[in-house]
Amino acid sequence: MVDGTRTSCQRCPIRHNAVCCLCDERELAFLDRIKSYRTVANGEYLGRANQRMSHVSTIVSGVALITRSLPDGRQSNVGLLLPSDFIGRPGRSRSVFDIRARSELLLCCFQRQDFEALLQRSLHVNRRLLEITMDELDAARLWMSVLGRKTSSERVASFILFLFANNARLNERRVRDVDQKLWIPLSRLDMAEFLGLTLETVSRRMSELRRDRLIDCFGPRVVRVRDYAGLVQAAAA
Amino acid sequence: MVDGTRTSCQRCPIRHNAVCCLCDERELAFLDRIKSYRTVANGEYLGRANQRMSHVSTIVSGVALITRSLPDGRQSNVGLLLPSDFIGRPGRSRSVFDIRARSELLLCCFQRQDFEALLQRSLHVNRRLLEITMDELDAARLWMSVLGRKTSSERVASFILFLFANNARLNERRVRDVDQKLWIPLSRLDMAEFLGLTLETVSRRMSELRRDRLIDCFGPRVVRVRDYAGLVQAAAA
DNA sequence: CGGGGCTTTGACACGCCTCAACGATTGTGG
DNA sequence: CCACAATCGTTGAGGCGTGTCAAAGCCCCG
Repeated sequence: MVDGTRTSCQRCPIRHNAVCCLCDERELAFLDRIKSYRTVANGEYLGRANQRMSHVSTIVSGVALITRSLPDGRQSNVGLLLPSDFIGRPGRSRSVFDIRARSELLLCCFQRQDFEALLQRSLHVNRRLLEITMDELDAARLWMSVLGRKTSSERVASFILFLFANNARLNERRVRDVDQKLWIPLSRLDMAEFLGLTLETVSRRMSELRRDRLIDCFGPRVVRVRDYAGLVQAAAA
Repeated sequence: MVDGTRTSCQRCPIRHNAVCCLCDERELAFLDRIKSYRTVANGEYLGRANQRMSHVSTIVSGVALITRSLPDGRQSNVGLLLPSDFIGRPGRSRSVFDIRARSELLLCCFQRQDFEALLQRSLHVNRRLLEITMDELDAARLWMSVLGRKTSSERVASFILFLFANNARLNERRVRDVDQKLWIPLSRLDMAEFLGLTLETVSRRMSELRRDRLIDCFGPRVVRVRDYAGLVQAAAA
């Protein structure tokens, strides 16, 4: 499970966004000592609701979903995890949700206890983790308003814009750099479970956005934003 | 705006749940010096989306809502703030959401800069704030699954159980202490905006829960959980 | 006694879900 | 290289749950 590859934190591709991004050289040296890499296959669970989690980790590459299932099997995706996102709860040994890889995944892991010890010593890690968590909280609440009040068309448009903004952030590009093709990392079913819809409705609304000339499609998982302002309008953003 | 009343932190009613709950005597003494109390009238905004917030605060008593409104006026409530809940974002001067008092409110306030300085010095405050934020994040994600996948009956039942659990926590009672009457701190419209429904649907589903003998009602804002297990079932929890 | 705000209830409409069939793509084995 | 199956996506027809609109009830307070 533990991958032999050891990249120095200095050369880490997510160094400037992750939980370690405020660290100085001494702290990075320490992280280098206690970290380990791990790869996870598409579809595998990184953790399950109420299950013990011995590690916390950061996604180096790949995509994962935070999901919840109701007793009768209905599912929803309540979070999308992309490179530089943090997984785990210092101070809690159990996760509240399932976490599932949606592509091959490379993780930078710490023993939970090591990481908790680090939190006691490093204000930099502390501050950054708080920042990350508050950003996630804001994002979750924004999404609550999408699920609570938007129509199916607006939800799908909002999701595309969400991916678009994230893509821009990860690639340090400006939001309005439109000509870029956008990889949708989820199937229609996963999108539906994120949007509180059925996969059929998601598909219909994607077709609609295409007919309305707001996006171009290159296969079901690649889109280009054709009319950014129009898409913002359609998302009721 | 600033209220003269000064209660010692030692005698504060929310001392054991709030952001200060891990503090030792020295830290409390410091908090005592930099805090101030403020009362807010029902209906007033404590902050608005994109507006500067000079203070962070903790609710001592009363109820507030975190809300978002779409450009066309649709509204949703994305968070319910009760005594001991924390308001504000150290590290960010602007709120993402509107925050609105839903009853007379008593707040324990700190200048944002004072509080940020405190975070640099006190691991206790740091740790507790992280804990609070992570709990809120889990709660928000749980609620996302309610909004994404539950029917109107299930949502209303879930909301009652949510109030019930919160009530138990604040009063340090066990969850199954059922005979207690429960004060619903929101109007039907506020509930609807929390549940992603219309006020009419909320009203219908409340009547339904009463007809099904899962709750007793004493006016529109007071209920008693009559069949806890049945309610859990009805909530698809 | 009357007015205003909130809640409840009813009738109807509409958006999304359900069920079903078809299409596109990819990988596999003959 | 093609036949075939498997998986995923698209499209269509019809039903159901929740929204919309309207009216009446309740309660507080003047």
